Amino acid sequence: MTAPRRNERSRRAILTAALELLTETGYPDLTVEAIAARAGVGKQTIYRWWRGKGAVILEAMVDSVPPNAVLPDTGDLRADLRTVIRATVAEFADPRLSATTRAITIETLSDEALAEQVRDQLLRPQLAAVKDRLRAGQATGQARDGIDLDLTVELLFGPIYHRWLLRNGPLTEGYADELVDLAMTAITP
Amino acid sequence: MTAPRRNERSRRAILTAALELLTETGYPDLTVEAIAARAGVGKQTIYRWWRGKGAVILEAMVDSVPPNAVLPDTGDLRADLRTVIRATVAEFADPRLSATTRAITIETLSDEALAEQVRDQLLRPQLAAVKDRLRAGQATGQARDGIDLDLTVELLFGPIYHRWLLRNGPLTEGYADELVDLAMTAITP
Amino acid sequence: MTAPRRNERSRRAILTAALELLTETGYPDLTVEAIAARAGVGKQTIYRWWRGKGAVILEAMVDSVPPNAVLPDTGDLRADLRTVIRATVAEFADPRLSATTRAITIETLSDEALAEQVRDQLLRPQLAAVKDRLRAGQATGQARDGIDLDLTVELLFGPIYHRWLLRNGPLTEGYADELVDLAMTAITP
Amino acid sequence: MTAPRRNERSRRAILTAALELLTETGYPDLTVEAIAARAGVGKQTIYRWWRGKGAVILEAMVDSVPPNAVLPDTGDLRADLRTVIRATVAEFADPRLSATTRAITIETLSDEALAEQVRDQLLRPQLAAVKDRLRAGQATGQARDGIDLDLTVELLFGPIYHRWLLRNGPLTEGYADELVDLAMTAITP
DNA sequence: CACTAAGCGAGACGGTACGTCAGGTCTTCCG
DNA sequence: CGGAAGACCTGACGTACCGTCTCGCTTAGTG
Repeated sequence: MTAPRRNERSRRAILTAALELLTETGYPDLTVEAIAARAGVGKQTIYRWWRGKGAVILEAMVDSVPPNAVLPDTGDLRADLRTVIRATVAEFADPRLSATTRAITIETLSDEALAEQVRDQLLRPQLAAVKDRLRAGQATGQARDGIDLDLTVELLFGPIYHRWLLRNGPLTEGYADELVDLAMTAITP
Repeated sequence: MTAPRRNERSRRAILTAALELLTETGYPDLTVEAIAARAGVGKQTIYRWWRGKGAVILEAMVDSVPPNAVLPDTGDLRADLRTVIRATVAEFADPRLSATTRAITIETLSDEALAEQVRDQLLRPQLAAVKDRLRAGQATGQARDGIDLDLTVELLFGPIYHRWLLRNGPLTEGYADELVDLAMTAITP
Repeated sequence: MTAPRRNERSRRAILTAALELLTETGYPDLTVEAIAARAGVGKQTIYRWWRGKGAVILEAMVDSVPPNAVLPDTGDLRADLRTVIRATVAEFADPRLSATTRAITIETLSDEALAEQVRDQLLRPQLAAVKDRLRAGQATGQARDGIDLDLTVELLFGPIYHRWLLRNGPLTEGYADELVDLAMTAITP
Repeated sequence: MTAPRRNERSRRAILTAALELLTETGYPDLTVEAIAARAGVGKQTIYRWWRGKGAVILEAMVDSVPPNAVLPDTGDLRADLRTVIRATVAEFADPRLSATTRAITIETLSDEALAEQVRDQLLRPQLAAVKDRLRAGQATGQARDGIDLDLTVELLFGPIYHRWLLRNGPLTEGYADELVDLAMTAITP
């Protein structure tokens, strides 16, 4: 049982090149060939370790996300949700950051296996953190006991995805606040 | 100024072939070449009238959607929302129907022009109908006056998109009802 | 039954490019990719009409050989054979001309179908011409009646191939004359 | 000045694997990678000791040829030549044996250095043996004194190569005999 | 008889070319 | 003259091998 003798330098070069090219050319025009060329790497080295450009981008995202997965708890549920929703809205509004999200989204729409990885490695931890905060809010009486936490987080994040996906309106801080307020109305005892 | 002498028979054959192939092979493996072959049509005929496979699929969808754009109004807002949300959830849950939605979504994520068309021709009319029903609800006192209708429809449809997009849970009738109930809590006076 | 709508300009460009590259780089380093690039042609266009680089070179050779297939008949058999054998030796001695022969030889050694084409389109006509001249020689009493003409032409050309193939000695005019004399000894009545 | 600590077991395995694969797949599809895999050997071990697959095959041939290099001398020149020419024809007619010859021939056509090795280690000794026998024939008056021995051996072997190389007729025992007879006609006093 | 350098298997690596596929354009010919 | 048919150039695909380069492990020959 020997560890795979993988070249870390190449791995880093590939992930970096992929993210650079992604912002330069967009996902559909991103090619494995170009990533390999930019990274100074043989194509085979990419195909040896990843199933395609989608998997490369996913790993680049996972690599760049710190495993913090914990929400602030100031005692004020509404304020804390505002913090996280504002951050999320800002992320989707930023062309640079949302480029990678767009790329991954495209790929997951037709790659079931990749979709699972995204869900388990990126999405679930994030949502779990929010659910934890909501549970704490229930303990302090700031949220109703009966609510379905899964549904609640969807109530918070779903509208953002909807607006982003369908380009159906601006993604501003004011929008984030309004969204939190409306959601709070639904879950406050 | 002559009207374009367009062959309706070819047009129908192309749209039909496109939808068939879409469910058979999935969007990324759908090719203009295959559509042309299946439809018994030259490739040029497709490129003459559409910008690419995305535009073909969009026209096929628009073609198949009746321009009803009106929600039932039984007087019971919750019940009427339940009807439309249940229908939407069912549509996303149906592999056959959601295949075309998935295809269009993929394409819009990287084609700004197409995204606009989708938004204006498919999405907005649907949401407008819901907003109309909500406005009627405000008139009868079943919904608060102060609510942002754009945000409210996102509260209703966003979670569905979120769950569908990220494959983060089942899309059932029960889910639809629960969603409507939670949203109603947020907007009831 | 429509004639294949083949682009003659491309065909010529490919054959020319192939011959150029052959003399520049040698057959093993000759690639379809390079031929396509030099000819300003898509690779597919080559693969559409030929089975590989070997077939291209063959067509180039066939194209450049005039269909003369007739030997001079001065009445002096020995002199006429000298003419053709000298020419053959000179051809094999010329690095430029023998490069294409070398290429075809390599390919035929492992491609049965190509070998047949070479035999039928290039070799047999040439040998047939010599056999015709030998037959005429028999009529004038300069060659024995009993000889096997197939074997006789091999006696004339075989040594040249042998020496060329195995690089086992110089290919000079003197060699050609000596060879003809020895062969004449074998077939003179 | 230490002797190279070369692993004889690996060497044997490589040569054996190479010959096996050669008959299975043909020379152009023979790869160093496959030889290494079949032999249970690292690629490096092959490249350490040989310049490529051509050199491996050559060594395998040299290894399998006994260094006998002497012709029988029964006193009857024609009969002795018949023996050796029949054997040569049989060798070229045998698909198994001629496969290695074909392989080496391909390689020598583009590798000058290898061609020299083949000529010096395989061809010349064989031809020298025939020349020796011819010289003995001159002594006993069965061959003319004036003939060029180099040319004479080419007269014997050249036609076989020609017929084999160009697949221009069958290689039978009868052919061998006919060839010897015609050549004898040329060199008998 | 232990040490130590080599040869060794394995296989990752940067490359090049393969032969295929589809893109989008252009040309020919038919109805 | 629109449309079918399909050749064309282009460029990326994913694969196969090339020849080089570490890795540890095994194995002599020496000191």
